[in-house]
Amino acid sequence: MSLNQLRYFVAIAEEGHIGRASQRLFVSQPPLSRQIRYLEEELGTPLFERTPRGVRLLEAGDTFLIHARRVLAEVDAAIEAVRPPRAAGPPSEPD
Amino acid sequence: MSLNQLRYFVAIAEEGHIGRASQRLFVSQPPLSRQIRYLEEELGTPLFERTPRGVRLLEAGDTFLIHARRVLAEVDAAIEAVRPPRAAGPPSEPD
DNA sequence: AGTGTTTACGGCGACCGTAAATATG
DNA sequence: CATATTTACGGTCGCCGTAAACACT
Repeated sequence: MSLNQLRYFVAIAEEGHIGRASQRLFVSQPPLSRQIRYLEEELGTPLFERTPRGVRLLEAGDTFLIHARRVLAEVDAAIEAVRPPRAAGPPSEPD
Repeated sequence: MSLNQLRYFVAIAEEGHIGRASQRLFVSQPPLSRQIRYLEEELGTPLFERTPRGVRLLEAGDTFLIHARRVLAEVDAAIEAVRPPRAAGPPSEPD
């Protein structure tokens, strides 16, 4: 499992559409489809239901979505927590 | 940033020694040293202080350690949350 | 000189993108 | 037949391991 897989999963879950998610992520559909499949295999349970109109979250997917968001949020928090003052950040603290 | 980098970082932080961490992770020292360096570069701040006896957590490293552990714990929680009953798990729940 | 970390180099595996195939209405 | 996902194939990037070099006591 990788952080990218989690990001892919969240985007697809939010869009309900792999093609739409691929545009949002600036990636093509095949990698997304594949990574989601790998993720499902690794977790041992399907996350989406494939429909001819897109994809739809299953119960496991809905549960996993909550956790995936928390992981990504925590990663961002970790980065923020050690962000040096000299980094190119929002100019909210002039001194 | 990758989950492996976080795992490496936590192991090194806990051991205070790259060589020791490498044994614990079943990896050789160079990859660990490199990944930590990449991580530091990506974060824009050093995490460890290199000493002739090993490494030592800096303040940023100490802060990051807390978050890294939370990320990894949350990843594990995510996996557990969707773990199927039929998976090959520890035989602690006969039914 | 000994311990520990770092850099150099070669090899392997993973991921992405384009193109073709499959499935549903 | 149109839309959306999936599989096949080729190329590129990243990570790991061994070996050599560097730093400090």
